[in-house]
Amino acid sequence: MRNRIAPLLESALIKAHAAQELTTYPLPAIIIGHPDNPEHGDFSCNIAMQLAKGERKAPRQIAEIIIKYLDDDNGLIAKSDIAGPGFINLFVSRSAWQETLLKIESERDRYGHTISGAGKKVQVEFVSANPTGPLHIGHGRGAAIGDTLCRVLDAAGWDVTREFYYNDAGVQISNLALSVQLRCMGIEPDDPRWPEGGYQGEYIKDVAKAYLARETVEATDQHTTACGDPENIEDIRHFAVAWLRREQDLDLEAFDVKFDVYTLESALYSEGRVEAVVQKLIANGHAYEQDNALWLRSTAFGDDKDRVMRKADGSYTYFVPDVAYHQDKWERGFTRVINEQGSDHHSTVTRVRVGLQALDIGIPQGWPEYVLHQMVTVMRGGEEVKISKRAGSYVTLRDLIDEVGRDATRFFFLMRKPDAQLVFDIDLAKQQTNENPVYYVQYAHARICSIFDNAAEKGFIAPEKPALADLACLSTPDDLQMIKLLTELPDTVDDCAVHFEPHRLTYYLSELASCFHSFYNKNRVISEDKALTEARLYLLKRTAQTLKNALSILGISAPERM
RNA sequence: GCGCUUGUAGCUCAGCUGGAUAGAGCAACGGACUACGAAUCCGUAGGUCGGGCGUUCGAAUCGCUCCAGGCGCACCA
Repeated sequence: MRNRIAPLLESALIKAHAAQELTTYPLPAIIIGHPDNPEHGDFSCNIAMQLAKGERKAPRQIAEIIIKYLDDDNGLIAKSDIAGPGFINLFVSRSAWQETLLKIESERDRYGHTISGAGKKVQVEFVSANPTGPLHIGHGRGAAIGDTLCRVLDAAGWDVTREFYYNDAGVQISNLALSVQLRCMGIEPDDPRWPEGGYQGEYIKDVAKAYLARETVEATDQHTTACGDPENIEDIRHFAVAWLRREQDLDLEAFDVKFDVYTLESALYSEGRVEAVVQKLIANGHAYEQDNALWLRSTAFGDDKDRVMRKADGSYTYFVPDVAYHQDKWERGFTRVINEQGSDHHSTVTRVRVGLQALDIGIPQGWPEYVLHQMVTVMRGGEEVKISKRAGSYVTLRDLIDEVGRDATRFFFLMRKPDAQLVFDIDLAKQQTNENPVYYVQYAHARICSIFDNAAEKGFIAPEKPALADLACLSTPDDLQMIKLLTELPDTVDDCAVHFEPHRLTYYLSELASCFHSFYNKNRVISEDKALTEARLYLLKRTAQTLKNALSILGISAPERM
């Protein structure tokens, strides 16, 4: 609805300008707000106040001019007021509201989807956990936010590619292989021979056991059969990576998160991309040798210090393949790339961008974009669960899904905006009570479904494609409030996509569920009045559809019974 | 010390990118099921939007500054 109101005001401004009653040029963008107070109308606009200074006229006077040129051919506007210092308040007609229900019916599962993205390509990289252990709760938040962001962007009309990048080489993986090898030999973390950076988790023992048993592992991008020789560190490395890759696959599958593309760091090396980046940076004159290392003069691009590219031992720092990887993304034609990461990695943002600038291949300065989520703390039994990755003790994503369920886990991760810290209260998430917002929302859906069952027994069904006149009885403030809220889903989806903030949808859902529960307690749906009963069943059908669609964008189910 | 981020009701958090009287949930108190699911609803109470200064018609929102929490600041990723 917001998108239908704005053009009306826009054309009024243009007409007023053409008639020389307004002189400001260029005209500022129209911002439509929805007032908190219903007396202030369905929508309000502050344009008159913004123009006041340039026009040298009182805002209320300007508002009058704009309203004079307001052409409402479709009968959208029932009333327009000038209020307060100069707000233009617009009241949408009842029939225009009622008509929106027909739109929801015709769009069905697509309702809430928009065309804002115009089918343009966007790539979202998220999770990107290294295969050195199971996914923990922090990865879970990244998975929930990243995946939902993809669903939101898809709903907003973008062509989304989901990508997972992982490091299957390098120091961390060597530590992994070594840890498994030691476990194969029966050496435990408390043994003096256990190395500093070794992975101590119990899962390493499982990997070792599987390796010695010569198991076969099938995972995304990884297929291998162990030779079982504890001396063969190369084979152990392959096997361990594949084994943990499979663990992560299973976790993600349980979380209903899928990826289109997996990129391996090792491939960037084997395809010569890493070397090519170094050569290009040298050729561009941005590199220098010092202390047996090769440095990038990143300070020339706004970094606070220069960065090592090639270490004294001849290997590259992680940041070089990162740049090579993003160059690859760029060359694949993604003019829009979003990286979802934990905020503990935020120092990479500058470095990757700086490296790409130094390549001088026409990549814009703010590319790629980043969504950084803050840390998660876990509460259980009223106490914080301490996490020690080093000792291998932490809450895994799998634990959470098993314990509180996929729907609740996703919803809890999505309730907060990414850049706020999140407290995950496991006891609360498990509760099947009114304190738990997931159940509150899902219950609204289930409750509506049960009304339909009840209505069917009494011989009532929601009409298909009713005439607008049949909906005219949906005219109480409660009916209209429901309808108005239903119309906000597409705007909310767009807002989520623009701001990278999926949490707006969780709040929308809570509000919609609340509106319905309240409506239900106050109004009879099934009554003697056949016309009203059918109209309300029709309204609830659209409400259930809207709840279901919004939940679906969050990757959460809409149960018909609970 | 530098960078990013957060600070709103007793607690957990919204506040739609500057608008009209700052909102929810939980906790507290008081109410509503012999008709559609009480996993629900209605009401009461609860605030110096961390402090200060500034920008303007107008600030929780923007700027500066101070205070406090979190995360970074490697020839780890």
